[in-house]
Amino acid sequence: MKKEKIQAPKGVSEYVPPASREFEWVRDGLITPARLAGYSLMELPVFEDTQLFTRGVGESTDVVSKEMYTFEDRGGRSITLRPEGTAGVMRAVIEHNLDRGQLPIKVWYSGAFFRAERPQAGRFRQFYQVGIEAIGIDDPAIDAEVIAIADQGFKSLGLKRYRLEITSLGDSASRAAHRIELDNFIATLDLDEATSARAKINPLRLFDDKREEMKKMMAKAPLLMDFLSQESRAQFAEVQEHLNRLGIAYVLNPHMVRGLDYYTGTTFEFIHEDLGAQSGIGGGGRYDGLMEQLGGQSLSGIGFGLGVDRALLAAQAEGVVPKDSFTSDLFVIPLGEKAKSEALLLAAQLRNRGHVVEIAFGERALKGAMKAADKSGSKYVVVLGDTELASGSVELKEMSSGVSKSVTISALHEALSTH
RNA sequence: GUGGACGUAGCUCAGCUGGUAGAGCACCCGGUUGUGGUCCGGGAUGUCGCGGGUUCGAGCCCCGUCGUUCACCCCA
Repeated sequence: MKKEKIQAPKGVSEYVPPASREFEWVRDGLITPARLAGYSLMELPVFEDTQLFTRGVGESTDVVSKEMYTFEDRGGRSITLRPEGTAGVMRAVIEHNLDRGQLPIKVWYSGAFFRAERPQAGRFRQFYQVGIEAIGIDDPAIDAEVIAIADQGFKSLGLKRYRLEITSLGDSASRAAHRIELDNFIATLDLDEATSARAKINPLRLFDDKREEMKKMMAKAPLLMDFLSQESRAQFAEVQEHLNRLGIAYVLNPHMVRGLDYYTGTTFEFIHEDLGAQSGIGGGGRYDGLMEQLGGQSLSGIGFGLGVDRALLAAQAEGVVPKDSFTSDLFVIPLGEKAKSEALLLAAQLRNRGHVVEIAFGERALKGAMKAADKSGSKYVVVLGDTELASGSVELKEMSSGVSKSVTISALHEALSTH
């Protein structure tokens, strides 16, 4: 009887060779700018106490109300697979008392996140993000740096067809004043049931409606931008000045709506043009009350999350993914058991000196092994047979030209290095 | 969660108005003794996503299910 094939759960993104090289390239490229800016790794659990997200992200958000993977563990605790990264970082900062040390706390993370959504292109139930958080200093210059780091991540991949949108959500007083006006305005509109339900949860959502008639209706709605306090306004202006100076292109989007409740002040999104409906490749912003909300000190923070899966799709759409990003330096083909043992030793020695060395395993014919060497992208091949073992010198074959020359085994390292 | 489309060898796909499956690429072997990328010859592979139904007979029709995909909601 044939066993049923077990499949991956619905909607997960997974990467296997050779395509996984592309994923690796994107993920590393996105996070490198943060490391260059002195951010340190924070490796956190993928599951947390459910309350962390209900309290931190906000119960009214879609993410919390209908997209969380929540279950009970054996001890009866309510556990949730993390739907985003910031709340977990806050929890860890508080738990490890990092907020009592040097500020700002600057950390980066990379890993899997989970949302129980209906999957589609660019949207998965398990997906990958890299992100950073800068906590404890409220300075427009940090806002600009955080945005610049994200932008640099995308730029380093060679992406061009994306735009950065920014806005300011102001302080809580600004938002409260605006909310009253906006609610009043919305009350004058004739909305269908679903839409007015959305408006009750978060009236800002209506700004994001894709229907033309809604856009028309909302055109005259009061903008949060116009309700910003003097201070918020000044800070946001400063952020923009910094971005201008850095030569980072952006567009102001006073209609921007983010899905997480904790954002305040400077808020931004990166949108790619070739991705269809799921066009956001990254986003973030300032979150002034979050830390306190989670039981920590009253420290402000700012951060971003970048979608690795989507950035990869964007890179593929733009055709900027490098080919053959991985090649070996040397492919050793042993002939016979004695040679195999010798090949293991030789490979180990060369690897110790930093060379990427592969070995042909199994009992395939030399011809087959050569084919394998060819496909590995190895620059050189060495055949290790009785002749070589006896003489102590090998034929070092350059694959691109087909030319080979004789070198002693001990001189292999040097020969590889000089090429 | 709502609506539409799709699901055939590892990959990309073909399969006429229903008569029990094919191509290209990839893969494996060989083209004389230990040398790849080209060329030539040969070869394996699918219970046509899964389950049920209609039919003398289904990859082609119907239903369900799983998965994928596109849009909505929302978001990375």
